[in-house]
Amino acid sequence: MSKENAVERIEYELTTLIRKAVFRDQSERKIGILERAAYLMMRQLDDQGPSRLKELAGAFQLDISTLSRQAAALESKGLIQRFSDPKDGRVSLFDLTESGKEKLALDSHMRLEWYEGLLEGWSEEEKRMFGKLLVRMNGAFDE
Amino acid sequence: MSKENAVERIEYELTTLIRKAVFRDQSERKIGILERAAYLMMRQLDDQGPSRLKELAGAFQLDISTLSRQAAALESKGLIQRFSDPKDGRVSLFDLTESGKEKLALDSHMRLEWYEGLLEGWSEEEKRMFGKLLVRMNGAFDE
DNA sequence: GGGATTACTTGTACGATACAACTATATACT
DNA sequence: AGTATATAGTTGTATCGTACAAGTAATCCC
Repeated sequence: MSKENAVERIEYELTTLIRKAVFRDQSERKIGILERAAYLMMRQLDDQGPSRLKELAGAFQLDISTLSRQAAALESKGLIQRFSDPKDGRVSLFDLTESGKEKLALDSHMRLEWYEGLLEGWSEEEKRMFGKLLVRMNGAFDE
Repeated sequence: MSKENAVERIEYELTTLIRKAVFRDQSERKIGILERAAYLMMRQLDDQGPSRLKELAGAFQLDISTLSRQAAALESKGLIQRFSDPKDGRVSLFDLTESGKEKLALDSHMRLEWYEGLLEGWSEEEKRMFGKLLVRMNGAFDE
């Protein structure tokens, strides 16, 4: 790990971390039962309330066709439900079902526990700082 | 972002960051010319020198079949080369070609620049700290 | 020398994604 | 009102990254 330069190290470590995290998410060791994409979409619905596909696509910067398929998959599993916008017949609004809420809560809980384990031994200050820096990093990503 | 708990925030932000980074890597806005998987594999070869597939698979915790295909793809593009291990006829060793080295250097450079931009305005201390915490996070991931 | 092991390759499948073509609805302009 | 245009979403098709399982070739071990 001969990264002298801080930015070089960040690039290296973040690339590596992403690699590992993505792998983890799709391996048999994945956390919880929801696919990563499903978890993210449901989390978004939980945060934002009923949303149309376009909003979700915007939030994730994904193509709307991708969200359309993901939503259809979650709908068929009974995790989210669709209803039409009375004001605009083109629009489908989506919302978590009760079952979806339960599964999301369960999954969030499992993920959180997993992270707790991962961060065991970190001081509160370190965790706080890491969170803060990640927020900042995410902000930078959007520009 | 009403994450009171530091771990909760880290989970949230890291999930989000990974989402964005993966997207970025495969969008037309991706950094450099190499696919993410190609970049990682070539970076590994650059760091470790000639390696067999099994080593690479181990390093990334990926199935060897995945690496086999990736290696074949990079080989056909002339970015890496294959030679057999004189000591063991089953083994294929891989190494960067000159062209591969050039492309990797170019890509590393572009990625680094992109990260420099992303982290513009961060203090040296913040960058150093972020790097340090990422290293620690990566270490935790492996256990 | 023959069975077990190892290293890799190949067939097949799936998740996540994009782009392009399409359908249905809505809006805007004359 | 009527037509043209724009918008929301769906569906066809393609690609990347990945896994698992079956196959091949080389090696190892008794």
